[in-house]
Amino acid sequence: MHDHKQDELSLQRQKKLATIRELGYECYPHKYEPTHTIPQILAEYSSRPAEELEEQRATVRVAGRVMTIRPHGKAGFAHVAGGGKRLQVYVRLDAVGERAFELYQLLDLGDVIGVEGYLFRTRTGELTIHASRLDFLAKSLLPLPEKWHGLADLEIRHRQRYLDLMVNDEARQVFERRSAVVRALRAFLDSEGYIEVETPMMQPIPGGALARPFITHHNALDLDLYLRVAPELYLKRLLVGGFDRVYEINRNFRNEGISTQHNPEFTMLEFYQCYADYLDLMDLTERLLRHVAQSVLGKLEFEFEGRALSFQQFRRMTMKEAIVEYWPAAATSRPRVEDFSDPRAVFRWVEAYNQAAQEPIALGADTPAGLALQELFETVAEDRLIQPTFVLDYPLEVSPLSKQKADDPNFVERFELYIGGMEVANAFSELNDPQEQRDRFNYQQMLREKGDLSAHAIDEDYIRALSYGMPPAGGEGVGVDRLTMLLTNSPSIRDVILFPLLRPEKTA
RNA sequence: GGGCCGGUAGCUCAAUGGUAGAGCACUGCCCUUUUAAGGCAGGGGUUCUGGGUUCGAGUCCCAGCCGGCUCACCA
Repeated sequence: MHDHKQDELSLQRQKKLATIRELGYECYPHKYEPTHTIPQILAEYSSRPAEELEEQRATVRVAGRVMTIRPHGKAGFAHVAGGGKRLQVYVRLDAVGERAFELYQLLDLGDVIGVEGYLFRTRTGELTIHASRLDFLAKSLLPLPEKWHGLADLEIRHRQRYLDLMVNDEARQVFERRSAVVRALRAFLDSEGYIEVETPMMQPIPGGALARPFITHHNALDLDLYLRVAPELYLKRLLVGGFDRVYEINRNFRNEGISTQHNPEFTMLEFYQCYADYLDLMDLTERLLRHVAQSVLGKLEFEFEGRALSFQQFRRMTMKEAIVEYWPAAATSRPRVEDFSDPRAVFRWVEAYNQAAQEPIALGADTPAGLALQELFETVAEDRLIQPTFVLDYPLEVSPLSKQKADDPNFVERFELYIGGMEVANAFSELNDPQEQRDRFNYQQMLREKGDLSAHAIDEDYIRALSYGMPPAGGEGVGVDRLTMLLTNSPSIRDVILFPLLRPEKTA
C-alpha cells in the first residue's frame, strides 16, 4: 500500500524468504501431507497424561500458521494455528538439525509451516509437538495485527476479512455458527419433505417483494435484466408445476440503503407449502426456529444485545393489537383496537401520535389507509418487539401477493415475525386467484406510475401460471443474516456477512 | 442525503495550542521446557488530504476523503 514503513517491514521479510530459499527450502511448495489437523490432535491427545505420551512417542505431522514465536537460544517455541485452534511447537537445535533450526530462526509471525515430531507435555503441562522436522509452506510478507489486542479497526476487519478471521477468534466463530444455522435450516426442511431448488437470480421482471432492484444487461440478447429482489414468483410457479414443498436459500438484491440491518445483497430462505395457510406456517416457524437454536446453540435461551431472548414462547398479536399495546405512554389519548375498525380512523391516530412524538410520522398527501397503519405500527411497536412475536393481519394495500381474510377484505392472511426488534420472517397465505392477482398488480402499476419505484411490476406469465391453478399454499421468507445476528449476538449485519458492501478503497 | 462521533508507527492506544510517545510487532546480541517468555541495545511518523487562524497546529476553523452510529430512503 502507500505506507513507506510497511514496505520496509515487507522488504525484511522478502530478504528472509530469499535466505530460506538459499537453505534449500522450496518457498511455495505445492502440497504437504499432515497426519492430523490441529483440532484432531487436540481431540485425540488432550486428555492423555505425559507418561503415556512419552511411552508412545507417536510421530505426527501438522501444518498451520505461525502465531507466536519464543526463541530461547538453541531452542525455542512457537504456536501454530489451524482449524481455529493452536498447537505449541518445541524446536531444539539438537533435535531438528542446523538447517531446520536456521529456518526456525528465520520464521516470521504469519508464516505457514509444517511440523513433524512427537507429542509431549512441557513442564507447565501444555500439549506440545517436539519437532524432528520443519517444512516451509508459505511466507507472510506482510506483518500481522497485534497478537494480544487483535484487530479492532472495523473498517479493516470488513475490508480485509481474512485478517479478521486470522487473528480474531470470535469472528471465525460467528461464521462457523452461520454455517451451522444454514445447515440446520436445510436439515429441518429436508426432514419435512421439502426439496431445495434454485430459481433465477437474474429476472426480466423483478417480483416477489416491494423494493427497488439493481439493473444489469445481457449483451447477446440485448436484454435488460434485474437482480432478483425475491425468488417468490418463481417458487410459486413450481407449486403450479406440482412440487408441493419447495425451498431456496440464496441471495436477494435490493437497491436500498445500508444499515446495521440491511446489506444490498442478503441471504433469504424462502419456502412454500401446498395446502397450508399462514396459521400452519406460524406453527412450522416455531418448530423451525427451535430446531435451529437447539442444533446451533444446544438451547432455546440466549443473549442478544444485552437482553435474554427465548425461543420457548412465541407471542401472537395482530398489527392493531401491537399498536395499542406499545402506544407511547407520553401520548395524551390512547387507542383501542375497535378504534381502527374504520380504515380512515388511522389518520386521526397518526395525528395523535405526532402530537406527542419528537419525530412525527410524515405521510404523503394520498397515503392509503393500510400504508398509514403499517407506518404507525413500525414506528410505535417494531423496535419494542424483543421476544419472538408474530404480528398478523397486514393491510391489503401493502400485500399484493397475499390472500385476503375471509371476514375482512381490507386485510390479508399475513404475518411477520419480530425478534430483537428486527423483522426476521414474513409469510402469508398465497393469493392464487389469477383475476384478483391481476387487480392487485394493476393497483401496484398505478402506484408505480405515480412514481413509487418499489411498487410491484406486472408479471403476465405469473398470472398465466396462476390461471392453470395453483393449490392453496402458504409461503414464507426468513432473513438468514438477521437470524444469524440473533444466534451470534451480533449487533450489525456486517458482522455476519463475510464481505459486506463498502465503498471501494481509494487507490493511492 | 441530514445529524453526531472518529481517523496519530504494521497493530492497540496516549499526547493543556509549545521537542509526537508507550506496549506489541520489527532489527542486532545473549538465553535448550517458554507461553502477553526474559535481558541489553536499536530502527521506524506526510498525525487521512487540502486550505486557513496563530510567533507556533496532532490539537482551533473551513472544505474534502474514508469509516462508525443514527435519522431518512427502504416497506
